[in-house]
Amino acid sequence: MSSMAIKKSSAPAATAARMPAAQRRDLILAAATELFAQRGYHGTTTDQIAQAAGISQPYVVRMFGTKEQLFLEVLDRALQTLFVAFRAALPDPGDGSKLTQRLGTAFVDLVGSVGLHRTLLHAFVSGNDPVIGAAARKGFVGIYTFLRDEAHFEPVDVQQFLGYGMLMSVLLGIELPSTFGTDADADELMNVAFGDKCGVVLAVAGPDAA
Amino acid sequence: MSSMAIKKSSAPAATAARMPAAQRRDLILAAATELFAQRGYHGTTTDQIAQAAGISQPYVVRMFGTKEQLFLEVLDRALQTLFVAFRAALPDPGDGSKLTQRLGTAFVDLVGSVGLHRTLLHAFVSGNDPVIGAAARKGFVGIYTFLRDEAHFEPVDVQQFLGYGMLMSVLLGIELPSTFGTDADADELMNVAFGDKCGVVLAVAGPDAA
DNA sequence: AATTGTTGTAATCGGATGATTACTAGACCG
DNA sequence: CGGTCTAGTAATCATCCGATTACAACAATT
Repeated sequence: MSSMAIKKSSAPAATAARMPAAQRRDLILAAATELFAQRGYHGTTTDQIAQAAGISQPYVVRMFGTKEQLFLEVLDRALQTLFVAFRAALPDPGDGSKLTQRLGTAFVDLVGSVGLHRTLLHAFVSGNDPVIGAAARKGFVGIYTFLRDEAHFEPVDVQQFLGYGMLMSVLLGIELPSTFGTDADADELMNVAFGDKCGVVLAVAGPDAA
Repeated sequence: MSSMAIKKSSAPAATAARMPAAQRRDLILAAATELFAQRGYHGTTTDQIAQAAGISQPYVVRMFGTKEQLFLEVLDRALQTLFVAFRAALPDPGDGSKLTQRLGTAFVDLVGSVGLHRTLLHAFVSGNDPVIGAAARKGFVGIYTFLRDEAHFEPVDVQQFLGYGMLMSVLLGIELPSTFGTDADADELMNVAFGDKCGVVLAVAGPDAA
């Protein structure tokens, strides 16, 4: 009996539960997106990503070849998600909404895709890197051509829209929402920048967002 | 004779030219600003900074204690430079210029302070770091309170101004100017974002800026 | 049941990196 | 001159990190 006290089920799982590679891949990409968003490319280790995905570090490297390739794939997915959300906001629903408004709302609502804005921003400050920088430039120019060719924005609207988007991303990157309630000036800035969308942001990135 | 072939004068200077500590400090800070701007905090090594400043790596560390302290000082100087430039643009020179225009021009012209925009941006994506993040938040909120209390901006102007500033910084961070002339869409985006200030930016960050 | 491919880990390697220690050489000063 | 302070380096340490290798367990197929 006492010899049976420890069963197989209580043995520490030295190995992770088996899972189709494609599914595991998604898990890793999700974990990597969140970590890259918080700490950037150089500040994130493949081991942190592995632990967040519940597997060992060598598996992460083998699945993506290199850390750089992993980041490129994370960046690519973030851009794809962005364009899907933007294109979904293009058609006029018939209410009196303006397209600029709809696209702006779509961008803010992407806070639901955890780490998207900040990961993009980290790519956007990596222009110096020959590989990541090139991908980032291509991505940003792609956003511009979308606004010009599909949303038919005027130059002034483009400037304003991109400016608003970058401001939002920076405020997320600086983690201003997480300090909400501790500094009146900071709270005011949040309101000035996000306006009535403040609630959405605070729900995801606020102090209570575990 | 052959033993005299190598004279003292041809010996490689193993040691750097002596210089007052304060002056060397400025050299290091300048080099660090440029490197942090290009590669970010985690992507820059103290050895790279040392080489750029013409001294050895341990000297950098000893002068500032830690790499983190060095970055904080770089950030502090960048913010100081920014506020000096902003305050200089406050008084109305009597021409018909608007304050928002003058501050915007002042911000763009800071491309002359090499690495300022990008270093700030790198700090602004480091919100996750307990020390650097806190300093970055404080700096950004400081910019906001300046616009509110000293420039007397309306909330709408604040949003627009900060948005424009972040867009500019991101375009510098992505190193879009350096590719000018290779992609018509990218060039167009440059024009949309920077307008008549394009020339100033290209002069400093363009393809020919060694 | 034997074979084969897939999912996963343990161990380890080699290089990079921030920091520490101990030392040297030049300037300043009485 | 001799002593002391300052500006600087060489050498090295401990750690981290991405990548590689070799192997184990499980599943599927025949």
